[in-house]
Amino acid sequence: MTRRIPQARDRGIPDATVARLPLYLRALNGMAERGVATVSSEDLALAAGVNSAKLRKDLSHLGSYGTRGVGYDVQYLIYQISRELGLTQDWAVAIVGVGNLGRALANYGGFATRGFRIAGLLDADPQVVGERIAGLVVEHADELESVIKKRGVSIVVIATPATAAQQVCDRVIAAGVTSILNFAPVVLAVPDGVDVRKVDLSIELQILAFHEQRKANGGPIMAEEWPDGVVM
Amino acid sequence: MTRRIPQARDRGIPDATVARLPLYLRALNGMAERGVATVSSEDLALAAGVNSAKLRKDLSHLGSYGTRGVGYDVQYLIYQISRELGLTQDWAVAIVGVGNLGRALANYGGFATRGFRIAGLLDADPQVVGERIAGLVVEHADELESVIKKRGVSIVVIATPATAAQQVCDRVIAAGVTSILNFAPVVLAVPDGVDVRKVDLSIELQILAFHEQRKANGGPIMAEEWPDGVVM
DNA sequence: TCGACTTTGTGCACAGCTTCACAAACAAAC
DNA sequence: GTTTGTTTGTGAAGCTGTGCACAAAGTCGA
Ligand SMILES: NC(=O)c1ccc[n+]([C@@H]2O[C@H](COP(=O)([O-])OP(=O)(O)OC[C@H]3O[C@@H](n4cnc5c(N)ncnc54)[C@H](O)[C@@H]3O)[C@@H](O)[C@H]2O)c1
Ligand SMILES: NC(=O)c1ccc[n+]([C@@H]2O[C@H](COP(=O)([O-])OP(=O)(O)OC[C@H]3O[C@@H](n4cnc5c(N)ncnc54)[C@H](O)[C@@H]3O)[C@@H](O)[C@H]2O)c1
Repeated sequence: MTRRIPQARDRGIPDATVARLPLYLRALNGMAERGVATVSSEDLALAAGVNSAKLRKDLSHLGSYGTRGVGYDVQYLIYQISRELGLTQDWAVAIVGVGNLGRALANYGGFATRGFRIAGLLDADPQVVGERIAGLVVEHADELESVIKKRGVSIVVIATPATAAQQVCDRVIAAGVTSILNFAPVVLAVPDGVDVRKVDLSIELQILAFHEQRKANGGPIMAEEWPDGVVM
Repeated sequence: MTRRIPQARDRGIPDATVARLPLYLRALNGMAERGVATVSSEDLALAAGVNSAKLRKDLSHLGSYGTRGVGYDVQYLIYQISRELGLTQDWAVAIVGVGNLGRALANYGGFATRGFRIAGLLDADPQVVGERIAGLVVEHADELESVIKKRGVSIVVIATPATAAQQVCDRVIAAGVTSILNFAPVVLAVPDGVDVRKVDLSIELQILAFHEQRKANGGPIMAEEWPDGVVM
């Protein structure tokens, strides 16, 4: 029942590699803008913040696109990575929950530039519905299924309160969506074949706090027991 | 030079475990609110969306806090995980860059509840400086060092445009900060001992697009070459 | 006190990822 | 054509994380 998604093993690209390809792509685009024609694995790795051997192995999963003694052709590699990631086509994205976060996402220009087109904004609050944000009119959450089907939405961003997230999730999956980006602090239950990626800012801060504490104390304090006054 | 941060290996908690502790904590808090007194690894694992053996192994790194035949005391475990993560103390957080995203973060109530207190909002735009957001007045980015020192800021959130991120990063590190949460789409260069966690929405979408494409085509299309008209 | 039952904590095998190190491949110069 | 120099692609080793499976440790009822 709680089977994990082995995904991406289809014809072989490791998940860890897939997660880094966008990083390489970004570095390559920066180089292309600066007119760089070819780049060595060493330089590209530096720009992407990874080990050069890892970079080469990652790229080798896509094919043999480098030239020994020279490096990689920047434009060609951009094309190959884009194709592998599916960025040569446009993706219609819907944002459900147009509050603080949903608004920020809708107003953000950085998505369209990578082939992610915001095709719908949905909210349950009548006060928000009808509002115009970034050239789109917010629609009522009741229209969810119809918006998804009508506009060919294949990726849904959930930015509702945690309490509504699972319900929204169930509905978009029923409507045929299999890719979800979740900002609500809940573990979404989804059937096999559906990909959920979560962005959880509280968790990130808590991980930072852990390391920060470790840095402050030279190791964990030896107060393993309950503090005074706390009963078990 | 590009040495990785082995961090957290100090007295042994694996990084993967640290990343999951906040998840357990969240599930436990939900249970505590519903009045649950004890919980088995099986049930907690289900709530957190992980394997129960993994959960037990994770918790075993903190100590032997369970009772065989019974499970874990919810309150006690909440306390132990909180302590391990450093959440028994308050952390002062500053947000640099009060645009779309910075505003959403400042207005978000979910941080304060976990001991992360927003202690400063900073922006370089004179139009934004002076604005009051979530009870705080936005200060000028020039005040960065002074705000950090005066208010004991130990975690900085960077929500500036990508072009300003590295510069802001350098300044906060010079001011003594060693924990950074970065939203700008750049790989920040930092010295050893500084922890950077990044949240990159474009990358998340690109990973989803990759899997979505794989699901659409039953495997990758066999057009490995350049499309017509593209020259190398 | 004892035995039946439950659940933890962990040894172990394995799967995946990272890194090193180097042969093979190619370019360029002569 | 040969040599010199550079950089890729990858075998192999090591490391980290996962999950099974089970003994040990505890509860609880009789
Ligand atoms: N704002 C942040 O910086 C931040 C940070 C971390 C996590 N989050 C999480 O992201 C989510 C959104 O945060 P926010 O600050 O934008 O919250 P918000 O309350 O400002 O916005 C939520 C929006 O969702 C709408 N909504 C509620 N139920 C809905 C439904 N069933 N269908 C469609 N829309 C619905 C509400 O009307 C509201 O407009 C929350 O789960 C929050 O925990 C936000
Ligand atoms: N908004 C989103 O949903 C979103 C999504 C993904 C990534 N991002 C990234 O997050 C960052 C912020 O995004 P945004 O939409 O809020 O951008 P924004 O342009 O709305 O806000 C950026 C703010 O930073 C301020 N700023 C610029 N230089 C500064 C400096 N040196 N010191 C302090 N403040 C400075 C600007 O005045 C502005 O107010 C960007 O890097 C963006 O790429 C945003």
